[in-house]
Amino acid sequence: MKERDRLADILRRRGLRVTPQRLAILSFLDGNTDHPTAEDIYAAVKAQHPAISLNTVYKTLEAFEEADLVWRFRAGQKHKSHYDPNSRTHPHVVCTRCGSVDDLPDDGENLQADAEKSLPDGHHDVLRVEVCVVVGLCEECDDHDE
Amino acid sequence: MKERDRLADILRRRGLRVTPQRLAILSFLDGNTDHPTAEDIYAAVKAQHPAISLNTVYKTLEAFEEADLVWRFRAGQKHKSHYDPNSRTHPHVVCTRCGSVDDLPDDGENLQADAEKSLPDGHHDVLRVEVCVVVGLCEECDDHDE
DNA sequence: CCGCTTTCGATAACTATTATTATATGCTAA
DNA sequence: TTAGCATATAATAATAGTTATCGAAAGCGG
Repeated sequence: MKERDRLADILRRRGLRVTPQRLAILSFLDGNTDHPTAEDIYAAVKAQHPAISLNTVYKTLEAFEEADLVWRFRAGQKHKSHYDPNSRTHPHVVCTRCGSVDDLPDDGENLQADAEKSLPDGHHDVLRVEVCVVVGLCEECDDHDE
Repeated sequence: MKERDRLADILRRRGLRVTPQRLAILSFLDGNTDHPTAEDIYAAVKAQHPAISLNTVYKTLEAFEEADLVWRFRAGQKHKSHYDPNSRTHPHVVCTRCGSVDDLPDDGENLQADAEKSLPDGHHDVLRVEVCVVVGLCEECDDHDE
């Protein structure tokens, strides 16, 4: 029961209610480096919670994102969102054909210069290095803030 | 007629047929730094081609992307794709609320370290720097290649 | 345990994109 | 220049991923 308490604490500390569904989703994401999609998460959690709905997964991920428990990004497969529980800034490798997403180990300086060298085995032929700097709010959005 | 010929040449050089629709779309994209969506492009081109369909815009952009005339990325607004005719590797600033996309001038080394410093006026509060390295194919996709 | 609030799940709606197909048009070779 | 072929176009329908609605169920503070 210790693991459950640990996860429940994480939720509570972020002001989120503790429910079996949220625990299951958080448990699946915790330490996960596979960049799963909502569908992936749904499939995995369904094993323990056959009645869970995809909607709930989306709602939960939305809550997790707002609470900064996961990072959501859209650079990968088709138009699916990928969810990454690793909050450390780090680069991703995306296959331009299948959209698979992998982590790059490099997290420091000279990212672009190092990109080609640090590509994991099986990735090659860099077409382009796309760098997306994501900030909280642009000026316009900040103005409209309360 | 000179400008038209210039654009037509660009198309032909990439093995693309020259049509009024393609010329209009290319003309709109040429030198454009606004990262327009398919919808944006559709709206702009409709001025000269009221009969053009959104479908044609998508098909044309798909052809342009394959011919490497534009770069398509999905990191911005909701799940819309943005199209960028600038083929030079360069970073983008994305507002996490409205999804607006701006170019960062920096294109060299130390991108991540420089990101905060090089943020254009009106952007602030860096939540996270997301770096996406896009390669041609991962090993699996390359194996299935002919 | 009570009551208030939030979350859940079923269902439907929505948005961005892609597929289908008949017609129209660009392009090539005679 | 034109015939014929391949490709592009536009109308329409379909799809994928996600978000909205709402009644029922469950968490949480007292």
